[in-house]
Amino acid sequence: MFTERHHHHVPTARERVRTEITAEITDAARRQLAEVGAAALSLRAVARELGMASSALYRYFPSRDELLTRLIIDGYDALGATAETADDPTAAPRERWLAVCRAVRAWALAHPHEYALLYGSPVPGYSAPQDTVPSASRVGVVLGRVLGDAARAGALPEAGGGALPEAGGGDDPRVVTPEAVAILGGEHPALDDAVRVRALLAWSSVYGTISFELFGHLVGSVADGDRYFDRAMTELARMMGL
Amino acid sequence: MFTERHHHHVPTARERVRTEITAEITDAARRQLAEVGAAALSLRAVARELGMASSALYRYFPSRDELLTRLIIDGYDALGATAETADDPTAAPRERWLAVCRAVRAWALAHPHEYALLYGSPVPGYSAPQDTVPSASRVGVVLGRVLGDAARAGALPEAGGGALPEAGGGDDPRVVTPEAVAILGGEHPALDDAVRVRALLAWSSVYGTISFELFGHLVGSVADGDRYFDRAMTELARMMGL
DNA sequence: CGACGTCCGAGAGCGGTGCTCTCGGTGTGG
DNA sequence: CCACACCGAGAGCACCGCTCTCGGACGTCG
Repeated sequence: MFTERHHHHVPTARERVRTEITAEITDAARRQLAEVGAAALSLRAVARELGMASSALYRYFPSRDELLTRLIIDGYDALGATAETADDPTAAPRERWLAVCRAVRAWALAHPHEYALLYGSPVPGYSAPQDTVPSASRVGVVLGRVLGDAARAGALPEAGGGALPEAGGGDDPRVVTPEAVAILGGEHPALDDAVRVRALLAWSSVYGTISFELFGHLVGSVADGDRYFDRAMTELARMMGL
Repeated sequence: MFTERHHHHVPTARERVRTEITAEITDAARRQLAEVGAAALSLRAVARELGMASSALYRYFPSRDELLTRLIIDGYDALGATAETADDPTAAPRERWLAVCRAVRAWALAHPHEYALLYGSPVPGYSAPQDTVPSASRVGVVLGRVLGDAARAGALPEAGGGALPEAGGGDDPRVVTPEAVAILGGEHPALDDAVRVRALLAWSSVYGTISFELFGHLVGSVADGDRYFDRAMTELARMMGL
């Protein structure tokens, strides 16, 4: 490709204008994404808005899916950043939990199309490349840290209250992979597989609640979205023992 | 439109072949939906498969969105029917809960593209018409009935265990609309607003768990999808007091 | 029976899309 | 200073949803 004679070199004028134009493209694409949604995001329309030929865009993004991938990663990072800044590690567990949940929902309501791009149905032939994983896991990490800190502090009582018999058999191997264990805060005596399953379930519940609201699946069932969300997340925290 | 001289009249040969061709179109569309997904569902490809001109399809469906609406309603009905047949009202609450959850997930795994069409990001300019609501609410009704029966039988202890202070103020108006109350089984002394919020939250959690799995958001975090789902739904039932 | 009206399929066509290729100009590094 | 890499523009391909028109087939009614 290009010669990289030292570990990092001063960007030439060519490279500078290239990254600049790339940023303009992603900005225009993000604007159009916010307006018409991901499915209707047209590469030609982006080119029109920028006043260049559609074929010129392919010098910067080899395909429309690559441009979408860029937007996806940026979206994950934006959402993850808001979740991280919303978490005050010195607050009480339930307040931390509620604050992060509210922040995630607020971001989703402010960027509905981006949220749909991140968490809605995957686009037809498109499969998320591996480099989206770090950005995608950020908000899950935040929620996992909140629950993990609470568990280490003695909250989140053991799950096996009812001593429910495992239906599939006697053995009880772990279902949470070691990678996820590392992401969720590593090993700790107070963190067993059941607690981690509960953390995954909690994140799934938050995601389900926000998506239900955003995708219109409880339009006739809930009067006040804000208050319902607070009530539901409080109830979820209470049920988890937070 | 057509003369309806009596309450229902014998279908003419024209009408018979029309409904027949309509069924062939929806069948072919469903096949293509299962193969390539909703976003890539091409009206022209459906016409090709049926050996007719693409313009002829517009005699039966005025637009692609109308065809999608037909598929959406059919999908909701299919999923709702499996959920209803999976519920055995004589079984124990937790078994009923688990059976319905497993049935919903099994249908979703068997028809991923249809599930994505129902519960994924809404298509760009498309807004679900009102006549999808009855079919769409069927599975929620089933889950609501399971929880409602349990509550009426004395399970689902009152939510206010911690006597958590309402952050927004003293008053506590209902957030669940009367329509949803009617759908979820009507009024009952054991069913207050908190229980109904919990039912909505439960359905959201089930949806979130299935969607997370189906949309690939926990590919690296869960080893065995079946066992994780059972564990998570059991944990959810236990947390709800089921 | 025949005429009429209604329905329906086919074809052409419009504007849109993603994507490819080629060509000519321009800036940059050797 | 020159060659080479880069880049923008245009034409073009195949596909898409959708519209219009036309001709044929059907059924109904005079």
